[in-house]
Amino acid sequence: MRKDLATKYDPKDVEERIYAEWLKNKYFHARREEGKKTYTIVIPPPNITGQLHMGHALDNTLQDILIRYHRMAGYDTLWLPGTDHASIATEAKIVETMRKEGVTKEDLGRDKFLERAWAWKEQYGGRIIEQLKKLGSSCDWDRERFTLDEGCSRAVREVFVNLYNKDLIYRGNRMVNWCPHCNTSISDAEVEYEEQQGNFWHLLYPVKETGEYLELATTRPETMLGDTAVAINAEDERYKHLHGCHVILPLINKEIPIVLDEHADMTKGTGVVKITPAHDPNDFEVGVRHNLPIVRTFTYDGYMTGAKEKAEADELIASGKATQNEPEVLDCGKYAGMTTLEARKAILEDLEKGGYIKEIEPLKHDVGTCYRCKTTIEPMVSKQWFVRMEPLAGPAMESVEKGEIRFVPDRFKKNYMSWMRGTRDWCISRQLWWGHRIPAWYCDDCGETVVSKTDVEICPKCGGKNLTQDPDTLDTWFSSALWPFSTLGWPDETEDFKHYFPTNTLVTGYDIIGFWVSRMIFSSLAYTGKPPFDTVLIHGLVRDALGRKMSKSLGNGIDPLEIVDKYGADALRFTLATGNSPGNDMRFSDDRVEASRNFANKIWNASRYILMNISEDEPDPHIPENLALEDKWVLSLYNDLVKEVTESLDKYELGMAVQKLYDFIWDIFCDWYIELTKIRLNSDDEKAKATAKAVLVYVMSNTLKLLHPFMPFITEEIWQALPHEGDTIMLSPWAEYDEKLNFADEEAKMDKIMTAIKAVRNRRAEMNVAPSKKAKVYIETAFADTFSDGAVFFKRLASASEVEIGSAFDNMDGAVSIITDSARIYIPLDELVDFKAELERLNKEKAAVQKDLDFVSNKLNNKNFVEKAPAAVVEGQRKAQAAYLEKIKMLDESIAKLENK
RNA sequence: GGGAGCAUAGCUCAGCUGGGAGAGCAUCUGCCUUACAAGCAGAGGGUCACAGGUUCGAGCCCUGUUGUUCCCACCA
Repeated sequence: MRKDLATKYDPKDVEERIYAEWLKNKYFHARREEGKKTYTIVIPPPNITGQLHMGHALDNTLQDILIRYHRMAGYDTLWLPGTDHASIATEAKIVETMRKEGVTKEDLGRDKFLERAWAWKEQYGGRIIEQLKKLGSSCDWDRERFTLDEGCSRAVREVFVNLYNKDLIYRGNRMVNWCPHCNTSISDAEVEYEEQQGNFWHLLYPVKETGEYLELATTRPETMLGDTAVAINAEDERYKHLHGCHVILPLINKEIPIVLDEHADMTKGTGVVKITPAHDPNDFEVGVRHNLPIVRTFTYDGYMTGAKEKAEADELIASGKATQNEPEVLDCGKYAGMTTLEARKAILEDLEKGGYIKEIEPLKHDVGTCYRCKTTIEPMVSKQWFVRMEPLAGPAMESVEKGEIRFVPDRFKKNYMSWMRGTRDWCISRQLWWGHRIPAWYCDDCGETVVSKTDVEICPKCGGKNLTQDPDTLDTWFSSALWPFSTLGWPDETEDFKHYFPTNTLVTGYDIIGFWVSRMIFSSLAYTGKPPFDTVLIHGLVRDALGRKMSKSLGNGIDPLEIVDKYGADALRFTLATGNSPGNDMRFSDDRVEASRNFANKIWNASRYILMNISEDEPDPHIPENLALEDKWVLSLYNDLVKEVTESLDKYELGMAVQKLYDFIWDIFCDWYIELTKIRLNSDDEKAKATAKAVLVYVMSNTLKLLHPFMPFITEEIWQALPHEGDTIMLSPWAEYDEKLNFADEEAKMDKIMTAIKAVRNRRAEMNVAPSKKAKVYIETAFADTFSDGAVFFKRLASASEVEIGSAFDNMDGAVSIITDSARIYIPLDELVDFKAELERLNKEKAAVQKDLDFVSNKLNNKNFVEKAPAAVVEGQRKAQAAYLEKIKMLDESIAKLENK
């Protein structure tokens, strides 16, 4: 069924209707078609708390382009969508709204809180999905998943138990990054470092044995109460006499040892370093090496510990349930209950009073902050669950090294490798409620830890029934890491899993390689034995027009939906796909979207031209008989386009592909071909008319297919209006390169004609001749056949009233002469010609050509060039040389004539 | 401290394995030419950051320098 197009393209009028139609017909649904190659993408699941931002828009546009291309190219194609529960972000948001109501998590209790969280998910989780649809995303919505749904939960437990049984997951007191604001541990990856202006406080600790003062420097004096040693380097001559001595910790007068440890760097500061195992990662290591007590002085929410915390810890230790490296807790006395910042001030004041401060040195240093809330993180010893990374990282690196998984662009492989190499054990427990609860139970009677896929009610060791499940939940990324296979049904061998796994392309930003990509890779290899995908397509960040990162705090974020509303989804998608190469950041500005919108409009108008010229019974797209010169030319270029666009898409050069489409549609099809068809369409030659129409329809319809992945809506709308086979462009077969459509001769002919037409236009423009002023054109050429084929074009495109072709014209002394490498063209515009200026111009032109000629001739006279350069290149230069020579010859003749006047 | 990216027209950026530099926007000139003024036809504008090197030939490959952005790292 065909329909008419409105005079103006209004995306609003089209997009919603078409998307609904696609959904209704389930075109996005993957059907597990036997005998077809599969192509699968799993979406990077957006957070349920999130609103669609430009990053999502870019990420999903790229995915949709790849998906739509493969679907048309005959693959059994699945794009699996879903959302992420985003434990820490969501919980923070809910806690925040509760805080406004004056309710705390504890008030509510775990169950009620989770009810609220699920309600939140129901309310807002769908929002971002709806927003993705506005972009035209062709996801299989029937397969939509959620990282906290039942299937994902099963996968999580399966993996957790499996890893635990292999001793790849363990629980222990280790140094973790603690966010006092979010009140949870976070992984190394979630810490962002920012440079801050701080101080280097030089403190003096008295040595018990000698009475001297040992000078040491610290950036965090508030940790001193937790010092359990002072370290010096064994090689350090300055302190040899202190080996085996002790210092007295000021303020609390505690005796602590001086230990010899390589961590003490002789070249830094005074070479003496205080050791606080509970609150510094390095010091923790030193503490382990020297078996030092671990003394915690901060509570987990960022205050100095007091009697209460000490009593709790003492009790735990006394009960015998404490595990290895269980920290002691100090009652900080007068400092108890202060925030760490207040404590720093108070402690410094007291140190000052006691004369323990030697010097305060300003220092810039990096401070770790929470990636979520930007609070300064506290390194803290605490009991957490960890994934042992080393055995998992090996195969994950190997797989990429072997090329099973390819990064596009390639350079991100390095990024990935260095991440994998350097990674330490992954802290996966979070002190949050919203998330996958850790499947571990502790027996209150015998202290046994039971890790199980199913809930545990009886202790397998002592038969006791007093079991408590670990209150913590898992890092969001733990479930995200399983996403490519948990969403397909794993651990079950479902049909989908067998059919669509491993997936093919993962599309994501470079900022997330460590968080997510690496974890999916090692997880997939460890549990399914296969890499999760074969290609990782990395894109950059979308920045604002000034190159700044878009952020809420800056308020410079551009809402993709506003852009869609203003310019249409196709324009937005086109903008995001164009002028950008993989992995590079891009700037976003309305100007660029406007240009894209104009392009959509151009296509629309071109289509209207075709539609107003064809009738209801115009046959379906085909290549007709009796092709004219210009038909062969445009078909030949179209054929090249098919090849280039397809190749670019296969190489993930999406920007390149779309640029070629733009150039072809605008510069070739619209500016030239459509104009040329007007000659025949305005004629009475019915046969010629039919041919022109058929070629217009054929090229347009097929070019729309090539463009469809990029601009799905407008292409569908126009394709439906044109003669077509099938129900939707999105399932129509991808255009294919056709050897028979190579018309090299016609391309060469058209090239001569177009060059001449452009030269005439140029000359007329220079002389300010209005297009309405027509003039006869005499073409003096050795290529009479070519130019007689193109003679009519001159009338249409070069303001020619008549065209005469010959090998030589006399009496052209008063005419303007225009010279190309294949013709001399005379236009009798005598009254407009200034012969002196004309002579000057010709000489100038000759000089320019002479320069080109010299350049080429020098090259060809160079024996090395002729011998070493590829034959095709040399041949090309020879042709150029001949053309320059010919042009100079003609210029000389014209100059001679003028001079003889 | 290590690593990576970027540096090309006034602006934003392309430029695939090395064969005399391109687009969009902006500027200037002329056009309402029966698809399109969100358009058409034309024009101007670049020692491709700098210095060396390899090559018959370098925006592209190598070395160094400068500027800039980012990532990683336990510099007390």
